[in-house]
Amino acid sequence: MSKISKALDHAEKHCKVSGTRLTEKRKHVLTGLLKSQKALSAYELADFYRNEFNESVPPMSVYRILAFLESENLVHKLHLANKYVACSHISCDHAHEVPQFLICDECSAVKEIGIKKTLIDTLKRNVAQAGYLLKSPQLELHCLCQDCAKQPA
Amino acid sequence: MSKISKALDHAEKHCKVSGTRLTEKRKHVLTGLLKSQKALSAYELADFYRNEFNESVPPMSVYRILAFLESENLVHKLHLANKYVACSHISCDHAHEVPQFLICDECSAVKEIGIKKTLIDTLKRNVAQAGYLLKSPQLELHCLCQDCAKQPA
DNA sequence: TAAGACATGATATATCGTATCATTAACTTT
DNA sequence: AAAGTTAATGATACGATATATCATGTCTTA
Repeated sequence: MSKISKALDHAEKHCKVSGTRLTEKRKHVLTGLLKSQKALSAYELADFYRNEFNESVPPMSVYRILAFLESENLVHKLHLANKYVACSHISCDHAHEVPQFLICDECSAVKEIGIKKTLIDTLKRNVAQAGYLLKSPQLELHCLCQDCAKQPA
Repeated sequence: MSKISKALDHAEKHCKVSGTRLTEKRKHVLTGLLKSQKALSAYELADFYRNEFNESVPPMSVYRILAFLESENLVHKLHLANKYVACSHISCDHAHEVPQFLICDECSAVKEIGIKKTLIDTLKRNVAQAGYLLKSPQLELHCLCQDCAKQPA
């Protein structure tokens, strides 16, 4: 069973449990993110969809579908890049730490990593000292991936 | 001497040293950011400019001016909010740690804080372990400011 | 003062995203 | 199975952010 079909399988079970529907279109959009292995914008996903499934989808639908997938924690939105990635832990069963994203500024490759809780706690404390409240400790970091670091633009 | 004119004064000296020109328009845009005390988009700045100085400026010029001010480290771009803030350390003489931004999701208030170098080093190590290279350790964190935390929407 | 560099104006267009209303598909209940 | 309800999608319009490009203006310096 491929990684992708395994993830789709898990997504389906997840939706069944949560009483939501993983429709064909939603599955297709998720497939696009899983296949592409990088962050895609809603419009890029619409293009991918058209090419992959020979069927056009309006970008608005893609936005709605992404919002749904995000609410089910199957997809993460990268606010820094205005793009979306499939959650790299779809198929895991265990609970996860807050996701942290490394975004390659060159090729949009994205790596999702975990970060020691102590580091996040330190961060929270720093923020609290400034009188602010940390809403989301989901960090998004400007990076270069291994390949792009080797052969800079 | 007000905080703002002090900052402007410093900016002028800074540009003289770096051999660049702090034109009237550039000074006006910087003034806008200093006065507003929060993050503004390029278009919001164009509006502010028009009201404050009774003179219209095309948004394109604002973008160019912001790019200039950023290259001189007088202004920071917040990629999360697509807005811009004046560097809160314009008037300081000492070298600074990498700036970290706390962005209030409600009212766009922005606080610029420093973060212990050890924390950033830990972060860098985490990133390196994932095979990535941290390009910019400038974090932008989704927060609530003190006021908005008290009276949530 | 003429030449070149730098700064700005003006226009068009790309990209990301939201709002709104109409339509279709899917579940539910009897 | 038919009617009614809810959920999902299509379609259109629009707003905001941002870039590309070419023309024009303004300093600077020899």
